[in-house]
Amino acid sequence: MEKYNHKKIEKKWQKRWQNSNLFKTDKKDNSKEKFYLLDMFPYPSGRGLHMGHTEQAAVTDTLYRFYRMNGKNVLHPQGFDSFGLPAENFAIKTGIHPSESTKTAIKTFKKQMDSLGLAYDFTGDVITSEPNYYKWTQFIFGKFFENKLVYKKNSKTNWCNSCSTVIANEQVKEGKCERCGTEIEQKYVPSWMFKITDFADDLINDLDKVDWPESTIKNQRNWIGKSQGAEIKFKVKSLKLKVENENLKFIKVFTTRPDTLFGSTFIVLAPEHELIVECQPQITNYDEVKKYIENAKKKTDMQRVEGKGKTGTKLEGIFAINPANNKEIPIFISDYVLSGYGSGAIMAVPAHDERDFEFAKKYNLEIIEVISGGDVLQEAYIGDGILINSGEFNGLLGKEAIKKITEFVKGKMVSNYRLRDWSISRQRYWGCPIPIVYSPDGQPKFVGEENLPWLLPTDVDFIPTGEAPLIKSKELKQRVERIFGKGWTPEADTMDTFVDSSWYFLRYLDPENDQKFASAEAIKHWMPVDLYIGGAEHTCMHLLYARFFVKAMKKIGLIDFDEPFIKLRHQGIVRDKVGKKMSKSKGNVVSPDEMIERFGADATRAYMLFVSPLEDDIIWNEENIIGVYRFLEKVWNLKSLIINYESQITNNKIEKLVHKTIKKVSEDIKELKFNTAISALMILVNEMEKQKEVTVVNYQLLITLLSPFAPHLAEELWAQLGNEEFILMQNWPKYDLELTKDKIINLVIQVNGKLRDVIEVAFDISEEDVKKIALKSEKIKKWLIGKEVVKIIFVKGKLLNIVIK
RNA sequence: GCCCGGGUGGUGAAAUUGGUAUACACGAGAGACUUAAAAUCUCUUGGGGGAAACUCCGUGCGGGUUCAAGUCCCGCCCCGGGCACCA
Repeated sequence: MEKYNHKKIEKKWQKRWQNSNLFKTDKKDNSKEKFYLLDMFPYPSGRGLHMGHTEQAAVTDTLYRFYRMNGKNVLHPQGFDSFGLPAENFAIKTGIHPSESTKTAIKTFKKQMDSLGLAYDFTGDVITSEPNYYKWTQFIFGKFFENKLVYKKNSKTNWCNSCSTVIANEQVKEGKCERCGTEIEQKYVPSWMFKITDFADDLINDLDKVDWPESTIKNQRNWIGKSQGAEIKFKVKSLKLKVENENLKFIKVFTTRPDTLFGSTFIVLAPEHELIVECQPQITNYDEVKKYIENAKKKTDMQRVEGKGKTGTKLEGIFAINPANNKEIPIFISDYVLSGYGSGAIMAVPAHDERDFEFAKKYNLEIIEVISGGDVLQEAYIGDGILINSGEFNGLLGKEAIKKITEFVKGKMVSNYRLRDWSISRQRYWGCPIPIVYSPDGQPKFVGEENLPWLLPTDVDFIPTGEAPLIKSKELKQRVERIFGKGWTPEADTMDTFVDSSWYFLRYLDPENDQKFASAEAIKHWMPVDLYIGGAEHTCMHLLYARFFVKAMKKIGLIDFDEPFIKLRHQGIVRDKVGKKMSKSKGNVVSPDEMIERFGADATRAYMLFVSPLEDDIIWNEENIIGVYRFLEKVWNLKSLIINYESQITNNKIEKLVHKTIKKVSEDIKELKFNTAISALMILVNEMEKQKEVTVVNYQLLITLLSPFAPHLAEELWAQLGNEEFILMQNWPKYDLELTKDKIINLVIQVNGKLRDVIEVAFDISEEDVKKIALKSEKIKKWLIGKEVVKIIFVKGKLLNIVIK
């Protein structure tokens, strides 16, 4: 018999599948139930497909085949998230234009995906850097612009010196650039902002509607960071003009603890607070204050936090009035108060806030205990408790105190969020051009749908200078003047690539439509995504942004649903055998190509699914893939054991096991428990081998069950049995429930909860009968000598537990 | 510091959700085939005691609930991830 040779069969079936257009979905077929199965699409890196892609693909491909065989109309598209920095950096190094290197990389990716036998539908080529795609990114931007969901702001932004561009808050990890690890600086750069904060509440509340991993939901909630509290106004007075009713201003503060208001002994403003400039004439030490502000501006956020202890400067000449007790309290500025959160000002309560306590200790400020608890002269007491030193409110507790004091000082209950608006301007070349032009007097205007796609110019040098490369494009400049008139200028920034990936799942539904980003019918039929598979590293970025896009698009009437991804699961990370992340610099990268060459696509895919549960990391240990390869080999070799007559032994034992396996594999795939599904198949194969014979029917059932995991091998064996249709077009096997139940079972006999005997009995044996057998058993009897039986617990079909004293 | 996960053989991991702990696989050891090796096949493989039958211990640690705990409750320890001066 011929040996299992993956090289021979895999190429052959890949070609046949391609030639018959097997993986193309008829999106208009309403006769079957739809299933939208989505992969997070890849960035087509020049290095080609890595193991992470391979694992994700193995997961969705298995599911695609399973659901299709189960009669669903499965949409399983794939595209490329092809704008981005690596291609541009590569261009700077080599002179090869990003559009060229991107095209080459996409070709490589597709070839590698084919060599894994992946059933992707590439219809319409959804490639974000192609004008027929980014035209619609710009269209949506235009709609957002018209509906005031995007605005331009000159504010402090996160600047990465190495990437020479602004990046969004979500793209800063521990004060460093998420992409290159460079420390982020604060820089004032005019930037287009998406109003994601308008949707903060919906982004939190609608998390109740999705079936996502708990940690991902928690991360999103945490990122949005909603906190409820009160906004309270403090009057500001000047020492020079210390006369009645001579209020300079108000300071608004946000606090989650208005119940501690009587303990507020000073006010702290962020260095950027507007009051400082407004009260300049009244502030007597303005020079000193100015120095502090300038110093603070120079620090990065990291440095502000890391710096030893808190710093600050008192604003001499002015003071605030605590509205609870009308006490005059000093005003400080300090960079421990953030300008971007709340109103950029706090009421400091040193007795009950660690930061305020530290500040008060350093500057010798009054500490008044207003919640009874710890020793507030030693450290701040943070918890809830009974109010003291709070006038008529003494004795109140928690919520009631919060409510009453807020009412008393005419405060307002408000919510604040950690989430900031999404800055999307990038001072780089290889991104979607922002479709905005400026009038001669500097007013921004959307270029208009008739001018889309607003093409990315090609006459540009990419060397980063900190200035957007598009500024240097003559073509763009001329284009703008030609269309809009003399003196009009283009926007030179491009968009964050996360914008491109915030709506691609809609384009897949109708990728060849040149009238709309997708037809209303297609969206209605296919959305939302039934199952989304991708890495957990996107919990605060891509997923948040895509959800925002859907909510914003719904608000302006472009679509009519509010959550894009109903069910989401993450695959783990593929690590090397000592558990390190694979990376080029560590030199521990394993290439899928090499694995396909050595073990085949089937073994590579099945191994990734077998070796650990979906969401756990994969330790890539080559010693282990052998086991899966041997298993596939065994399935191949079983051919020689096929018999054409009815065999009593085989029927009884194997048939029952086959039906049990159908049940187990079907249920496990649905629950994404691929590792145990494959082990169930291994058990079946081991048993068939042991019996030394297998009927054609059972063998066919085995390879059908195997086909989602090892499609090439299954297809080859299926054809060798004389079948003409692809195995993918077969119905998924059904099991006979009766056959999955054992008539004879092993029943456990325990004494005081310890296993003492196992008896073979009918599955439905009565308690009385079990007791009789158990009490006769020598193994049991010896434990009962001289003991009193207190009670007997019987669990039908499982065990009998005799409790003795 | 706060919020999530997670600690089970030499290794990757199972365990019907409270009911036989370690399925499946790798590795290791022994044997068979072979002139030999590779491949393949068979057996053994949590620890201790015992010729054996058998028995005691065992799911990070310490308590608890229960006839019964890897699984539930309380208190710790360690590892991974996210957030972090957010008032």
